[in-house]
Amino acid sequence: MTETASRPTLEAVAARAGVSRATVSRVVNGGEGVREPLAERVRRAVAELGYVPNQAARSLVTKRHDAVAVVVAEPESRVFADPFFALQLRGISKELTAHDTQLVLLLTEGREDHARVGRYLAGGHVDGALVFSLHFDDPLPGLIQRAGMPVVFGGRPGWSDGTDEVVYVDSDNRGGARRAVRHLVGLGRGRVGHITGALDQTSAVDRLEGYRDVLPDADPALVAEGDFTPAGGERAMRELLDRCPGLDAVFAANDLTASGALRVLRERGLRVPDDIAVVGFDDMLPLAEQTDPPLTTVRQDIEEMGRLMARLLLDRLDRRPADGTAADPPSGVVLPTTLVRRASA
Amino acid sequence: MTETASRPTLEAVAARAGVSRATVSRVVNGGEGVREPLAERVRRAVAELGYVPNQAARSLVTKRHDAVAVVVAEPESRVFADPFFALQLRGISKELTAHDTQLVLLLTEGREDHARVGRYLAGGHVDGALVFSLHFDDPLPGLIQRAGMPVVFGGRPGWSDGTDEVVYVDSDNRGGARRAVRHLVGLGRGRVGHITGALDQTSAVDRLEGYRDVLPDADPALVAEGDFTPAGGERAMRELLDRCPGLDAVFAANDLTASGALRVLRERGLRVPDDIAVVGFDDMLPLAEQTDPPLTTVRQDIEEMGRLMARLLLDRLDRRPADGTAADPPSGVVLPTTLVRRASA
DNA sequence: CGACCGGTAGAGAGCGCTCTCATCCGATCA
DNA sequence: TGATCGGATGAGAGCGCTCTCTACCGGTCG
Repeated sequence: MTETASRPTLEAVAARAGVSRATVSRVVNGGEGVREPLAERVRRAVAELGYVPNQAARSLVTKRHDAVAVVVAEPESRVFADPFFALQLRGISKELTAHDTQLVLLLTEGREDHARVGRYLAGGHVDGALVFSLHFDDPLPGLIQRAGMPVVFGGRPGWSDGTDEVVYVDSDNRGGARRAVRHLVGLGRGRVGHITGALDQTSAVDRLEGYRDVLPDADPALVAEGDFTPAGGERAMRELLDRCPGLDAVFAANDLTASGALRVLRERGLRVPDDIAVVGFDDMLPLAEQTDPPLTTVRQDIEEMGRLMARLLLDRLDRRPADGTAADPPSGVVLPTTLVRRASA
Repeated sequence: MTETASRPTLEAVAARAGVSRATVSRVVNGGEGVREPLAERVRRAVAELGYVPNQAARSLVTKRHDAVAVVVAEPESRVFADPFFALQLRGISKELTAHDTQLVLLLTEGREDHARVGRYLAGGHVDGALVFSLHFDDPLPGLIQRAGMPVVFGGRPGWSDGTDEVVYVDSDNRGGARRAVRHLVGLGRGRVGHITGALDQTSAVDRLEGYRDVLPDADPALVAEGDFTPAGGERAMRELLDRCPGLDAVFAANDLTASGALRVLRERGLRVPDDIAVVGFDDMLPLAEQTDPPLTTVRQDIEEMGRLMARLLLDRLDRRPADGTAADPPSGVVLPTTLVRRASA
């Protein structure tokens, strides 16, 4: 048995500094109410011993964990091949780091993982959760919400729970879609089609509504259902082309979809934007710049969405034990979108 | 003060089942050595109370955390816009989940974060670490390695530490590069150029060496330095075009680089592959399929790399307290690559 | 000059769990 | 039938920390 020099404890530091555990604890946690010479002695002992507090012991008594879970339901692997999520994660990470909070990532691969996630959250590892709810029928968000732990959702959840207040961050999908379609109309396009995203996600539904806001009387045949993938975009583009002669513009629910659509247009010998103008959504780079022609698209500040989610959650965590006087933090935050003009429209 | 029904403890379950804490603990942890009728009674009590063990308390005594850290140094934001990392993360997550181990993500934004990461790892939150070491001069990997915690690296680390054994998972960058260049040569191309990646990363160096393996006598002017980005690819492609008349093929260090190169070629009116053939690396989708023309590239199984990293780490964790008899797990694992033929070469 | 006070330090009780050890019980053997 | 044995159960001691509560100290005021 090699004598593993196990990590020094508070006790050890106290002994070395010649003070009590309580005093060391005070110094380590901010040093309120300890006179300077003593505090200094403690600090030196901490440094000499390389003392680092044991989180497990600390959590056991404080019931805080300084960690939040990020839960990503990923029924389709698509989500992950998608820089969208990565960017959001980055925003989250930055904000959490700035508040000394750790990020525990929970990826779920299907229904069988729900129990595991539920158990984990109930197990008291984290103080709150950031949840990406992707589909209407996903029971996970509801489960978590009901676990009674502070939660912030990424994207407006598909269900409306009258009782609980749902906190979420979303981007202005509907407004962005309106902007895209108006841009096409402004270009003089008379028959503007729309390829939707997967309609079991609020983002897809909202974008479709934005389209309808601008073109309430559009021929229903101008709308084809996609699924946010390039393959779905191809399929829908073919449909549209076959059933809508005279089509001169397409608003695709995201850039991936648009890239599929572009491929079909090229294949059919149609020129973009001369014959048909195309607008995407997301401004997913490098894809949006690299398509042929480069894609005009609706940009959302994805990283900022992540940052905001984290900030909202941290707010909730701090306010939980506090007085209930201050104004409640907003329950939903919607970030603006902007149109990025490139060559495709 | 609302009477917050706090989570039930072992004690509560024991009382309900009419047994001792020890017995409940035994049942909860696998149920060895508890007779069936009693065990059943305990299980029912657990279910009725909705008992979930408190991890902090458990870790405090077991010194295990059933969690590992994934440390990603991200000096440039590039890493994250890159599906490469996301896929690896997915592989890691799958493997860890299968072994009831949590994933704590530590993203570092620069040198100032190193201390934080060090403190976190030292703080006893996790049992091991998975580290992505990207640059030769990054001190982080060394720091972590020295922290005495089991570590597995993603990608071969740039430093060779004679004393410590370094465990890593990498893909066969050199072999893949050879395959790519041989393919171009086999196509009858006589002047094959190479756009490198960022040469402070082993993957870039290895790919360059693979190129040189096949073309040891190539004109040095045929090699231009890139940085794994589309912009770098454009710049390098221009250089190559300007100084190497007769160039008829290019092997780019990754698909992003290749996409930049393609753009320049199109701009100059050169046809791909007729005038110049292009091969990339990574098979990053959807990009590689979406370029014009679709990219011939070297595929690596990124998700599998992640899975393997996790597996290797879990192996180490189990074997740490064990006898030293069994064969040591491999210190480096290199995964094979394959060539994916599309239209660009 | 003594009672009082604000603030600093220490003592000690737990947080919820695991794990060792002692205890107990029924079964087995001579 | 009684000593012995082995496996099932319970008792209790911590793991390392925080936090309350008490003790104490010097200084101030009446």
